[in-house]
Amino acid sequence: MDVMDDIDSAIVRELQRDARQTNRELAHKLGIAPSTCLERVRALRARGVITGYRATVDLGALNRPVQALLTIRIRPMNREVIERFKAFLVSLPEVLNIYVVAGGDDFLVHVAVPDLDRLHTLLMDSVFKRREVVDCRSSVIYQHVANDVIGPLTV
Amino acid sequence: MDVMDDIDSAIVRELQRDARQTNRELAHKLGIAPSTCLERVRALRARGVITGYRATVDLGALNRPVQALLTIRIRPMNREVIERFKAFLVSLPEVLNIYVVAGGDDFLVHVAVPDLDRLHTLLMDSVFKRREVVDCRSSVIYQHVANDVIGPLTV
DNA sequence: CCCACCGCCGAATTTTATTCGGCGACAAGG
DNA sequence: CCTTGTCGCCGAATAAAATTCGGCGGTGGG
Repeated sequence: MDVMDDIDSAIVRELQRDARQTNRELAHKLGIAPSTCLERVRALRARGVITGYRATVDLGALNRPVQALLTIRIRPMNREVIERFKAFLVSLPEVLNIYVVAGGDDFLVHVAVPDLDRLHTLLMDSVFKRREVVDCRSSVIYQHVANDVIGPLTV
Repeated sequence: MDVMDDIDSAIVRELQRDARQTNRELAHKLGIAPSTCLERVRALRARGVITGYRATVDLGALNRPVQALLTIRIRPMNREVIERFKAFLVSLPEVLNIYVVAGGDDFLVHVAVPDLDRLHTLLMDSVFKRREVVDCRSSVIYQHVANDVIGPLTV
């Protein structure tokens, strides 16, 4: 029912690589009939294994070539403050990823901006204006490598 | 030629939201003909604005519910060592994202594992075994929010 | 004012997705 | 050992979508 066999794993791998390849191609690669393949893909979607299909974009082409990581500590550390601050971060168009982490730092925020000026402006006019922010360090990202195809772990 | 008008922006936005909606739907939303829409999408792909189409998966369903961030410093800091270590990270199936950052920390690595034991094993048996690693801190991720739809910045 | 160019359109064609009836493997029960 | 029910898979038929392409109209240059 909800166990992943080899074919399911291969489907997930292939669709992570290219979500727009035709069902025929995919079925052919796996050596199964297109109708069977379609059924499998739908089941994976329905089961929640596949959560969506997204186009990936070049940040440079969207005029946002500069990326940075913001390490932020907030106080007080209670649910309400955290949720409110998280909602604030989501509302910022510069934000790509928000990591809520254990340890000394509370938030790690991945942002993309047109240039360093805009990064500075973002910090000064948006982040530091929040009263709950007690500390924020920013690090420019030289390179970002995303592993888009999440494979199985050797068990 | 390579300027993004409003229609291009809308296409990019929509395909980030759902890369598998039909060209007809997309064209209808934008109020243009399907053939025109197809042409636009192909141009965006050819120009490199859209870099690919990926299925997103539920990490829990793939038996990797625990995520962490590894903050790693390596020495010596020269191109060769950095590239070699980066290649090593890419080869690890647990790795989701690699950020090469400025500042005190050199690498920030986003990983997903089945449980905390596997995180410990990963650190002990893979990361710490590398001679270039002089320091590594790990933080468990309580929540990860990804902004998959990158919008334009208000200019 | 005329002409050339470019993007857009929509009908025609090709390709693809989707449905569905049936087949064969497997398992449980007689 | 045979019967019977279930389940996943298959492939042909149908429906929908992608893709092509000839032509139209708007725009800018001459």
